[in-house]
Amino acid sequence: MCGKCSPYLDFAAAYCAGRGLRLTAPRAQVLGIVVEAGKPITAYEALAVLGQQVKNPKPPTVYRALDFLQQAGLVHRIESLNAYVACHGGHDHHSSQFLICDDCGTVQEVESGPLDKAIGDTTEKMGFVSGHWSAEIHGSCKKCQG
Amino acid sequence: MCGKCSPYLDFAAAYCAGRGLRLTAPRAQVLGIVVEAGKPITAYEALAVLGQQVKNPKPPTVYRALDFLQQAGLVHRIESLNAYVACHGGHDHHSSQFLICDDCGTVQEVESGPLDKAIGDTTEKMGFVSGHWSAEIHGSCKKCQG
DNA sequence: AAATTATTTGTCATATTTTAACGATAAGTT
DNA sequence: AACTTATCGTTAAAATATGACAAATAATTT
Repeated sequence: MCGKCSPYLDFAAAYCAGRGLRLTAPRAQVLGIVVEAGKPITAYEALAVLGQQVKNPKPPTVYRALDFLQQAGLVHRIESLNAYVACHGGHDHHSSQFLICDDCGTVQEVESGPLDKAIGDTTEKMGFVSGHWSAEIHGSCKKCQG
Repeated sequence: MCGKCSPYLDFAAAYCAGRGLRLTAPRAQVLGIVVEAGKPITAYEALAVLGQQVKNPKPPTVYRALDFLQQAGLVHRIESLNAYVACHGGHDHHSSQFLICDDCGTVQEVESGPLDKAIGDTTEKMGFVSGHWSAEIHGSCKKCQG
């Protein structure tokens, strides 16, 4: 458990406790793994890491934990990568925007009021009731530009 | 081949010809299948339909066709559904926005200037050079609201 | 037109990702 | 404590996607 992920886990524990969610051992372990990764990590990568902590874990353990964490708003799934990242804000929200660097693999979660509003306007105009949405923006991050 | 998809295929043929792209038989067949579906269709669903037209096709045939069509800008992949839809405009563009109805399964592709601009502004501010992006908005379409 | 090169196809095999089912265990309730 | 609900560990398999390679086709060059 690194210095970066311990505070996040503390926060997550309090966050879950306050909402009647059970941050059980496997869930907390998987959350720690995702946080520590610091970039998108696939379910099987997480499974491999988990295998260093517990004996011979199986895919459903990881998938179930990730589903829970996603529902709790603690991690997001990057659909275009089949991978997961820790939620930047650590708070519940149904919408996410990601800047995905195809060079170095990092993902930055951003919040954009205008984007939020643009989507709200569009859906309203179409008579569409929006649940959750995500914008995945692929490209090259600041660091990776020559 | 239905009345809806024949004109689209004519367009696609001209579109490819004009750009030096080869809309070969399997590619055209898969495109027809996606167009005719009228809603997101998975690679294996398309494979099953293709199996009614040619003898015992294999997954790579469909995946290769879909990859080509995607690159050509004729179909889009909906990442959150592992499925493909025909491009609404039938033109090349790196960005897409989809209103995905979780009730009836239809997908509407929309173009929103403000959304486009919001994403451009955000990426620019972060020093991020954007290649392609997509916004997948899940919810309930106008028809499906009681 | 023939030779050459590059692209596309068909096929086999396999890798990767995800889920269903079910009994065992633990937590929360009455 | 008895009951109900949620979670876990495990087995198995379903669903999704790709690598490799030889044969066929199309494009290009000679």
